[in-house]
Amino acid sequence: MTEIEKTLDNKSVRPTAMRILIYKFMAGKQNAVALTDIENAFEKAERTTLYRTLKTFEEKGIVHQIDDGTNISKFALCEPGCNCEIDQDLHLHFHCSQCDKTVCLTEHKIPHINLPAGYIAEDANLVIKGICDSCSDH
Amino acid sequence: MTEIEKTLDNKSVRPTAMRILIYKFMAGKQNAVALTDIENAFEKAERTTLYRTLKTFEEKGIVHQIDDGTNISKFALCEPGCNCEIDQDLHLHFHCSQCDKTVCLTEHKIPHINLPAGYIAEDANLVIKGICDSCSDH
DNA sequence: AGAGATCGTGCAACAGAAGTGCATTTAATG
DNA sequence: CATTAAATGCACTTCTGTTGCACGATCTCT
Ligand SMILES: [Mn+2]
Ligand SMILES: [Mn+2]
Ligand SMILES: [Zn+2]
Ligand SMILES: [Zn+2]
Repeated sequence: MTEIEKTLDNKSVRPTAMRILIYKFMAGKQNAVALTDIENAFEKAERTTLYRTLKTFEEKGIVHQIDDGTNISKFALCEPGCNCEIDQDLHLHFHCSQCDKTVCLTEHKIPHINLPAGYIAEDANLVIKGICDSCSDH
Repeated sequence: MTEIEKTLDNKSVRPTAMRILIYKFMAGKQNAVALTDIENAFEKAERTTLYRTLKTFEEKGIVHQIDDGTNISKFALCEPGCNCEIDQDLHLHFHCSQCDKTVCLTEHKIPHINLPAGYIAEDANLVIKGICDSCSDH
């Protein structure tokens, strides 16, 4: 049993061939991926399968969905120990307007925000747009 | 010349009948609206016209686009004196998971975020999800 | 190992939002 | 009024997300 198989198994997700492939693909990327990205990465990939795989992964806390403002859902693997299902890992995300890549900044948590009376916060999403470190010649 | 006509004129937008209607509609709402919301509000409304009107409004700084995480673009009138075109009015937005409405919290600015080396921030989007004041029985 | 249940995958089709091209109408300007 | 530019309406396309259903694979339990 490989590491990936163990990881999926731990999260009660049956490690099928396709799921392992998708997991590997995402693990090899530094940035968040869209459904279409995965679709294009594999010649023989069924959009529906990918869609449902990502949904399963998300429900089981293997990936988290990211809304980077492009109106296209992105996904990224959760860090080990991430508890984003229960909103305990609200890190921010960065979307580069040049290379169009979205990355997790897992070390940067979303600061606590005081809301007006009557408002109850349950989740938060903070996306910074700009130029990423790869695109800025630093 | 009405107030609305003056407002549009000040922003170099010709105050046509449709534009005035759309402006009035948005001004009467407390929450941000989607293209479809406007479409449904008027029996005789052409989606394309609304689409391009909102785009014009946005370019001229009359409305700002909001990404609330639903993957449906919302729009809200800019406050008087708002300079969101040049990213000077980065207030946060609240999306209610119960009534599905998105509102501007114009008094609550997005806090400054320190980014890793190489990252250059140009824009920011902070959306809090939860229960709004109307839906919570406060 | 075999029967039955459950889960995953593939195919087709649909819904909704966003966007474009072009013809026509409307408004501004002299 | 004639000319020109801007706004609108209509048709059509693309893309993402989503669901239904049938088939195949896998697990369980005897
Ligand atoms: Mn992330
Ligand atoms: Mn706003
Ligand atoms: Zn970049
Ligand atoms: Zn509400």
